Amino acid sequence: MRNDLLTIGRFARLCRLSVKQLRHYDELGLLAAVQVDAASGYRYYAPDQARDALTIGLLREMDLPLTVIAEILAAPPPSRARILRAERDRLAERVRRDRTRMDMLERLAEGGLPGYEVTWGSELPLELAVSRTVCAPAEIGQRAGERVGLVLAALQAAGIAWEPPLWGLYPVELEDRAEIAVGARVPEGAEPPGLVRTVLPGGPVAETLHTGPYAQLPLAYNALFAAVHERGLRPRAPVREAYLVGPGEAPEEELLTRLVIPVEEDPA
Amino acid sequence: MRNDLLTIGRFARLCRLSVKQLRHYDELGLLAAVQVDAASGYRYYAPDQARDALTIGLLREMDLPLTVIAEILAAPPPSRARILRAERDRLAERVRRDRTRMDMLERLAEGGLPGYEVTWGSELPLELAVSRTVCAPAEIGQRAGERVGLVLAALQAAGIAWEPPLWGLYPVELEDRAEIAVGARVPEGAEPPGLVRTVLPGGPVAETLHTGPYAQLPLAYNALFAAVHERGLRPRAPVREAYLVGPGEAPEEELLTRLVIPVEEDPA
DNA sequence: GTGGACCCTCCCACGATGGGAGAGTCCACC
DNA sequence: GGTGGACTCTCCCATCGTGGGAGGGTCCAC
Repeated sequence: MRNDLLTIGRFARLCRLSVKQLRHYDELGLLAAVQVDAASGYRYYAPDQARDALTIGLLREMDLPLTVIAEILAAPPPSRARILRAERDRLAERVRRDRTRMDMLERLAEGGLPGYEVTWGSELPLELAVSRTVCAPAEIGQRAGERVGLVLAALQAAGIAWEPPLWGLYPVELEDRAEIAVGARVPEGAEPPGLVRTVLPGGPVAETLHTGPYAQLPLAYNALFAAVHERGLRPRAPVREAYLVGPGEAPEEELLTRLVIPVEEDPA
Repeated sequence: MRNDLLTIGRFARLCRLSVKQLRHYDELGLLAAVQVDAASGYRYYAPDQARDALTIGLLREMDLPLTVIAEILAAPPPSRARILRAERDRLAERVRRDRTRMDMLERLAEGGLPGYEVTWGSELPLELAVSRTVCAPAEIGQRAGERVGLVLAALQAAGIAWEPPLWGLYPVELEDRAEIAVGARVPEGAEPPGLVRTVLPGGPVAETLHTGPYAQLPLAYNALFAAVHERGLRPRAPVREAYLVGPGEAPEEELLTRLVIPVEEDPA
């Protein structure tokens, strides 16, 4: 046995890792002990393994998964940068989401959990020319934004005088795939290319107004659905959003959206 | 049995939660089914439970732990804001840490994992007047900052002409508690109040220069320790940091710090 | 009455780490 | 050459929130 080898405890203190961690990394093959005593099972580490061990500790502090760290250690230095940058982007994404969450928490703390005034009314049937698509629930926001651009382009290209606001239609119950639609009221007979006509039935609705970024719409929906269910009513798809003040017309904090949920008496 | 009750699957779709989640919340008592059939074990939910269910979903999207959500639901509205704000602060802290991590990843991607030039030399003994403290490893950064202010105040109050740079002394192996010290060279005979004299022995050292925020010092240490262990050397506490260009003298990105690790031949 | 959708409980999995039990090993000191 | 104490081993379990799946029971509309 080499006489410069280190026991696991000594090596752990050197590299600022716990013994448990080192054993775990050994099992994973991420940082295998350079020698294992067949009789006692004792692990021994070589001093030059400290470089990898320290690197693991460093990357773990940056919250990289062990599998990714393994990739990095195994990859040739040129492709390491690529992986590291991908991880940085992953973190950037998390920061973005966390900021949204913080804003929503702030708003909840300010306005309390209700915070929205829900009103009840009756809507006339609404005929729209819409662009439809099907997507995963997580990407509804992004896809709806794309549809808006698409609809505006189609209306403008066809020279159709549409009647604001733009409307968005969304499912009530989110399955694996959600069908969404964006459109507007157009004059009778107008046939914007790529858009299809759809008629939303009239009837009783619950509605509320949301002021602020679209990322905070869940707050409004929370209040709206809660109010609907509290009265023993059932929401009827699709839910409608009217973009009264949209991006480009005002800063994010002043976006104004009207949320309309058709309801029906509980048939039970 | 009330005839307006909902089965778990129906209720789940309504509230955009999974059946598994609802069962889990029922077990936890976070959202107990309003009625459970004694014979079949079937859970039934009342429509007005949708409010809490929706709220749980909303708060979960903001990554609040279920225990905290339980607190919020149980707390009277006035104290809800307090909890929500505390959670927001927790998120803010995570964002802060993630940003630091992103910067470190960026630097690693740019410079590669080595990225630091380690030089070998020999230091003369160094006598400092320092302020010591003991703290948890996690708060070393903060505590060291406090010490710096304390040391500068003590030196100025006593009118002592000290010789820059300021030095920081840190343990090599982090236990539960770490003893740290901050100080400077002072003229012989000078006795700054609150500071104690300490002599750092001379001998062989490894050192490197770090440019940038102190939060990125781990990168430099990683390179430095790796180089030391690779040569079969052992670091000797305390590690020394010389703050050549400190905060107040330059923007964060231009802070210059010299890291010095005394080493000794591996006695094994 | 029957098929199909629904529901039940129980167990396991993820990711990384820590805690602890119970047993074995190493080494410095006497 | 003992011996005590520090060290190490392997297991198992816990965290946290969710999902998957097995194996079996229930509900209801046709």
